[in-house]
Amino acid sequence: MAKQYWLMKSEPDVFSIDDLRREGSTCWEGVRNYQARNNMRDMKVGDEVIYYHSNAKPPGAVGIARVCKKAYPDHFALQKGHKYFDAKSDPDNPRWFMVDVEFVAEFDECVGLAELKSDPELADMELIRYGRLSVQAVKKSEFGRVKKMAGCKK
DNA sequence: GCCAACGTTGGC
DNA sequence: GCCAACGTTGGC
Repeated sequence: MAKQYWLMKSEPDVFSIDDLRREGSTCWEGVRNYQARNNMRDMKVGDEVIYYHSNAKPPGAVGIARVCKKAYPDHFALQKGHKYFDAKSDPDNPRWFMVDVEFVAEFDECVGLAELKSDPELADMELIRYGRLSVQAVKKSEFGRVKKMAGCKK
């Protein structure tokens, strides 16, 4: 199956693209939205991801990551007292999943949400039409467009 | 801090 | 199954 493209949001105060660069890779824990979870379960190793900073100044696309481990249960949901604990997640039938992503590139300049919104080629992008989902599918053409806007050669 | 646009929960 | 109340996301 062909490579797929995604967009994942993170608040830079929590885990920024710089954190990802420094650590190399990370597990994407804490997703507690079914649609976002379903998207993560559809990811394959090698899929590419637009790294997006939400609640940032300005919000926007800041780099590229790559899926390096396919979906597996988010064990934080089972740890009582943990911030991502969910009493309704059954250890025998985990409700929440996460993937691992690795650093690929950081854009020289953030492509801000305002810029993304004003680009006619991205008018259909899920981010523009419905902004709140933290893990979204992105079309190949949209992925390429965002990279081009960022001046990213990778 | 505000608030729009959702999603979730739970009573009925 | 409906819907009110509540919680969350995230731009501004």
